[in-house]
Amino acid sequence: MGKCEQCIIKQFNSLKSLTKDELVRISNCKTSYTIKKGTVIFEEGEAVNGVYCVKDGICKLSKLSENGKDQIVKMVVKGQLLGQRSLVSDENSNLQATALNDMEVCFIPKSEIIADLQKNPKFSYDVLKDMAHDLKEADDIIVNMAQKSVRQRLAETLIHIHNSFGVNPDGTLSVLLSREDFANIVGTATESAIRVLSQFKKEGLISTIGKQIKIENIEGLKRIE
Amino acid sequence: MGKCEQCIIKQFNSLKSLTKDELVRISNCKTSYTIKKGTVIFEEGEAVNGVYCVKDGICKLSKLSENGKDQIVKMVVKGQLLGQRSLVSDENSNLQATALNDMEVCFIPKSEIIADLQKNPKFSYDVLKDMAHDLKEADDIIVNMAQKSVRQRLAETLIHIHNSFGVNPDGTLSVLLSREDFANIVGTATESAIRVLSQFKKEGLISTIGKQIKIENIEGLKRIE
DNA sequence: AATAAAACATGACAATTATCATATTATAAA
DNA sequence: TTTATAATATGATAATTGTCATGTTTTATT
Repeated sequence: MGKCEQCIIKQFNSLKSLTKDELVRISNCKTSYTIKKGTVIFEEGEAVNGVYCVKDGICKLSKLSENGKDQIVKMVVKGQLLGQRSLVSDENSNLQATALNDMEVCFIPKSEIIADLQKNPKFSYDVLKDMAHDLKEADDIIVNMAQKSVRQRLAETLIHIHNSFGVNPDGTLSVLLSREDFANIVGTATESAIRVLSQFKKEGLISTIGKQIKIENIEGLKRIE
Repeated sequence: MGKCEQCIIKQFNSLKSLTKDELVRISNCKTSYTIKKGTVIFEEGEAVNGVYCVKDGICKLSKLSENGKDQIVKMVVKGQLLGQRSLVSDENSNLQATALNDMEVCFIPKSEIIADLQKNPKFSYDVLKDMAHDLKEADDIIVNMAQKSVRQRLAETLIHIHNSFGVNPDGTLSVLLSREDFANIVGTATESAIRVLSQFKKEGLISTIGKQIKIENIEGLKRIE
């Protein structure tokens, strides 16, 4: 099994602020494993007793609303930490995490890392900054949800996925989502999401290869209102 | 001017985790003042060079969307800290803060408190917990915005204000908001908010005395779908 | 008290979005 | 490969919400 001290993934998240000694200790108690696409990593209301360092793959964080729909609140990709919030507050998770493709993760038990959070100010300051960033993003999403049309939200979602998670060699979005997933990010009915994507296609803003989506005119998408 | 060490307000926020010495130092550089209702405390995009400890009153945190509407993202009341997020990240504020009634605040310069954040792990852990809580709340708001009707959101807003900020002796909500403010919390047109409030009144769920609102049937409001 | 300016209220209509029905594909399983 | 199942697609229609117009009430100002 790999060692945290030598793992390059940690450069991308708060773990980089841990000392060599702390990393060695964490490395000894971590469990490294693979998560199959579609697997629920933790459920809403469940106690998450540690953090996952995502070495590869991507997952969605969602919350079930009363009408039975799953609202996707955030996506966590390679390099990021999953379960940070539950680490800090002693509460159970308010979100469900589900793998969107096959993932490789390292699980670090809460007990090991909580001490570092309380002793290593550089580490906790780093986690704090991360959380502040998440909070800012959440504010932006609230405003988008409240004030923008489904068409605008879907266009922005496509741009966000394009810019943040990248594209395959053929130009299609590297994160493969179902139409239902898109609907659950945007907060609309699946049919509505499908309809809007069809419109985008007709307008030449995107093209599709099966369920793969390729952005053809990003400026056009940005101009939607 | 009062001293932080003796101020009871700090019991309600992260400042309680500072040591006596730290509090004395902060007390010496804080400025205590009154903010008139309607005053913009800081604007979107502005650098907030400190935190405000709210001794009395209430303010709204909002963000202007492209269509010209102000989306209220959070309310900060007596006892809470305002500007926490900007304290942590070095970025400018993504939100505007506006006093909803006359406020009494203490302003603590960023330079004084940032050192404590990096040296006093108990304090930074406390701020971290606070931020984690805000993040959880933001997630809930996202889901509500995305999945619930204006009617439901407005009912929940009334209940939230009732439960979190309390009522006057006559039973009316202690936080007095304009219909426009309600619309900006719920994320709808002012006319729609007014219309729904009128419906609630007709249905006997609320009553109004001028612009004051009194919840008459909280269970009924909860049952709305 | 008179006047002006907000804020509140409601109707009429348009635009957006959800829901239901029903095809048509893809994808997985036998 | 065939069959079953899930995902995608689209039409028709209903429900929700936004916009504009206009009137009333409240609040502030002279």
